[in-house]
Amino acid sequence: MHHRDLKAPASFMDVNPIIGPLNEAQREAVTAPAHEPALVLAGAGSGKTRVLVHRIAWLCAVEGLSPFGILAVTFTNKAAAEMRGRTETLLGLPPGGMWVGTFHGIAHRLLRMHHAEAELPETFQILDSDDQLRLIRRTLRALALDEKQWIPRQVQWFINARKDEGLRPGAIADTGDYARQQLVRIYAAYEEICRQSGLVDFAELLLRSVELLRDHPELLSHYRRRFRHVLVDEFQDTNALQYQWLQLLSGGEVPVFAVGDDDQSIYGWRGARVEHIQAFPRDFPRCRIYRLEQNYRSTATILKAANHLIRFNADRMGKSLWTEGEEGPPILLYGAFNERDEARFVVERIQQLVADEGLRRADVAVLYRSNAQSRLFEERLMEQGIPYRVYGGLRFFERLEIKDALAYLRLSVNRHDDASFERVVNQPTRGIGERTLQTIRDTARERGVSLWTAAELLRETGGLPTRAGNALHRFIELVEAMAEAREGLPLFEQVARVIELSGLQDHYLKEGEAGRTRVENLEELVNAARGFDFDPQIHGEMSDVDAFLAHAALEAGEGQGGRWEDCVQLMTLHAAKGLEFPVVFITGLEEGLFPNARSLDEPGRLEEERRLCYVGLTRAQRRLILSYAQSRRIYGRDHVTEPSRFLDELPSELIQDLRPPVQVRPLGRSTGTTAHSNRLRGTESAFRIGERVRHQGFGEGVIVDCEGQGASARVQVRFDGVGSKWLVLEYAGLQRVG
DNA sequence: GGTGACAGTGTTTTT
DNA sequence: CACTGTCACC
Repeated sequence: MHHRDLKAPASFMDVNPIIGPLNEAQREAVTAPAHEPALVLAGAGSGKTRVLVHRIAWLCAVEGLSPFGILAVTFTNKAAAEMRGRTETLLGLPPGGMWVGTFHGIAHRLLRMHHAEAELPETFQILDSDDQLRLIRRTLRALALDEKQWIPRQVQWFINARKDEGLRPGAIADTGDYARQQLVRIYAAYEEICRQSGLVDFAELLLRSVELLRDHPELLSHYRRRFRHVLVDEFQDTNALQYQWLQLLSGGEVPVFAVGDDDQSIYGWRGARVEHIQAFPRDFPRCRIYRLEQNYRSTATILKAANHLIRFNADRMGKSLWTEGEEGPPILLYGAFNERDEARFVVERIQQLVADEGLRRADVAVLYRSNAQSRLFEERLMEQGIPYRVYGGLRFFERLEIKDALAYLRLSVNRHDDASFERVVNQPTRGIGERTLQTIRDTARERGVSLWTAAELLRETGGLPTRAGNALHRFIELVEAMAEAREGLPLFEQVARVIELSGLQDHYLKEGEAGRTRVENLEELVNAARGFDFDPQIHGEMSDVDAFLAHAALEAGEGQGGRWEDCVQLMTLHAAKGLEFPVVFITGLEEGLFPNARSLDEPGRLEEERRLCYVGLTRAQRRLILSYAQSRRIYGRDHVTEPSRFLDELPSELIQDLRPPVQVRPLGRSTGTTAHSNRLRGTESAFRIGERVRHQGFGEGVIVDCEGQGASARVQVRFDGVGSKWLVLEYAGLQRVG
C-alpha cells in the first residue's frame, strides 16, 4: 500500500481562524514543529480540546499534512466524537481519512483489518465486562473451582490487570504463591476458551494490537509511514499497554503530540500511570514541553480554591492556574443533618437558581463520589417534578434486556456462540432448566462441539426426557426461525423480527412497571439499529449484523435513550471529567465517602481522591456549592460522619457557610483545629452527633441524629438500655457527659 | 422444572 | 438496603 501526503496549498489557507482565537501559550503548542514530539501540560479549563483541534487544523492546513496521515486517540467515545466534530467545523470539511477514536476503538479497527496476522477469526466477537465475568464463571466451572474461593470479580480484576501490564500467563513470574499460581492457571484457561471461541475482551483488544504491531515489522513500518502525526488526549490516563502502543507506533519516527494534566489523573486504580507524563520527555527524545495555565472556565474564586486544594498533593509537575475573569460569588457550603436533608437542600437550591436567576436546569450538575448516592437526589427531584438525567450507571447496551436480545441476534447469526446460547436458552423460561443444560454441556464437552451442536445431537438421539426434549426442540426451531425471518431484511428490521420472535417483550411485560421500561428499551434497540451507520473502513467485509454487534460492545451507548429535555445533570465525579457546568454541586464531602475509605490507608490513593476533588471543583464555571451530611445511612444503618478533610484544605475566606450557628454538629477529628472545624465551632451549648449526654429520665446515651434548627431543633439519642428517643433540645435539658 | 421465600453478601470509580 | 444465589416446595 502506498500513501502519499496530499500537500494542501498552504498559501490559500487563511491561518487566522486557526491561530487567531488562541492565547500565546496555546498558539505555541499548536504551532509546535510538526516533526517533533510535544507534551502539553494543560490545566483544567485551559483549552485542551481546543489546542488538539487547532493542532490538527494547523498540521493539515499549514504544514500540509493530509488528514489521512493523522491519528488522534482519546479515552471516551464522546471525546472522540467531539474532536472529530470540532475539527470538521474548523476546517470547514470532514477530515476524510483521519483516524479519530478511542484506544479501544482504534485497536479494534486494527484487529479487524489484520485479523489474520493477529490470529483471530474474521468474525471475532468483543466481550464487554459483563460477558467477561460470565465467561470467567464458566472457566471456573470448567476447572472445577469453587466460586466462593475464587471470586469471579477478583479473578476478572487479576486478568485485566495483567493484560493491562502486557502480561500473558506465561510471562507472569512464579513467586511460589499458591493463590497466584491458581489465578495464572485460571487466566490461561480463560484465554484458551477465548481463543477457541474467537472472543476478545477490552484489555485483549489493546494487548492483541500491541502484539500485532510488535510481531509484524512490515505492518508496523506500514503504519509508521502512514501516520505522520499521532495526537493523544488525556495522556495522564494511559496505562502501561497504551503507552507501549504509542511508543511502538512512534518508533522515534512519528511525532506524538500528547496533551494531559497530572492533576487530573483519576484512573490510577485501573492501571493508568501518571508517571508516563514524566517519562514522556525521556522516551520521546527532542520533545518540547508546553504549559497551558490560563483558565477560561471558572471564576477567580473557584480557581483559587482548586489551586489551594491541589497544593496539598506532593509530586506534582507544578502548574498554577490563573484567570483574568471576575471574582464571582463565594463558594457555598452546607452541612446537612443527614443524607436526606442534603438531597432536600440541593434540590431546593436548584429550584431557587432556576426561579431567581433564570438558569436552565441543564446548567446544573450534581456530582457525587459513588453511583449509589444518586438515588436520593433522584427521588427528591422526582418528587419535585424536576426533570433530570443520570449519567453513568447502567448503560444502554449493558442492560439485561438488550443483552438478551443481542444474544438472540448473535445466536441466529452464529449458532455456535456458546455464551449467547447459555444466556437465552431459557430466557424467557421455556422449560430448559439447569439439569437439561448440564446434559447439553456434558455432551458438548465429550464430543468437543458447541452447545448448539450438542443440543441438536441430543434432540436427534432422544437423549433427554420427553418434556425437556420437546422444549429444547422448540428452542432450536425458534432460533432457526429467527435466522430465516431475518433474511433479506435491513438491519433494523432484522433486530425487530428477532425481538418479536424471542418472546422477550411478553416476558418483560409480565414483570409490571420495571418490565415496561425494559420493553421500551427493546424498542429503542430497534431505533439504535436503524441509526447505526456501517463504516466500511472499520467494518470491512463484516455483515451489518456483526458490525452492529461489535458496535454494541464497544460503545456502551451513552447517547441512547437520552432525551433532549432541559435536565439537571447527575453524575459521578469521574464521569464529570472533561465537562463543565455553570453551576456545580459537589455532595457527600465526608471522610470515608470522599475521600473514600478504601483510599485512606495509602498516600498515593488519597492524593488521587484529592485530584478527583480538584476535577470536581474545576468543573464549575460560576457557582460552586459544596455539601456534606453529618449522618449518613449506609446499608440501612445510620453512621455519624465527619466533614471531608478536603473542606479543611480550601481557603476558608472563599467559603460561605450556609448554616453558621449549628445546633448540632459532628464530632471533630482529633486534630480538629483546622479552618473548617473552627468555622463549625458554634455556641457553647451546641451538641454534636456522637456525643455522650445525660437525661434526667432516660439516663445516659449517645446523640445519633438531629433535625431542625433554633427552637425546634431536635436530637435523637440512643439511651443505654432504653433505646432511641427524639428530644426537643430546648426542653430536654441534656447534659454533656465526660 | 418453575417459583417463591429466605439468607447471605457486598458496596468506588469504567474504557 | 438491595441484590444475588440457594433451597424448599409446588
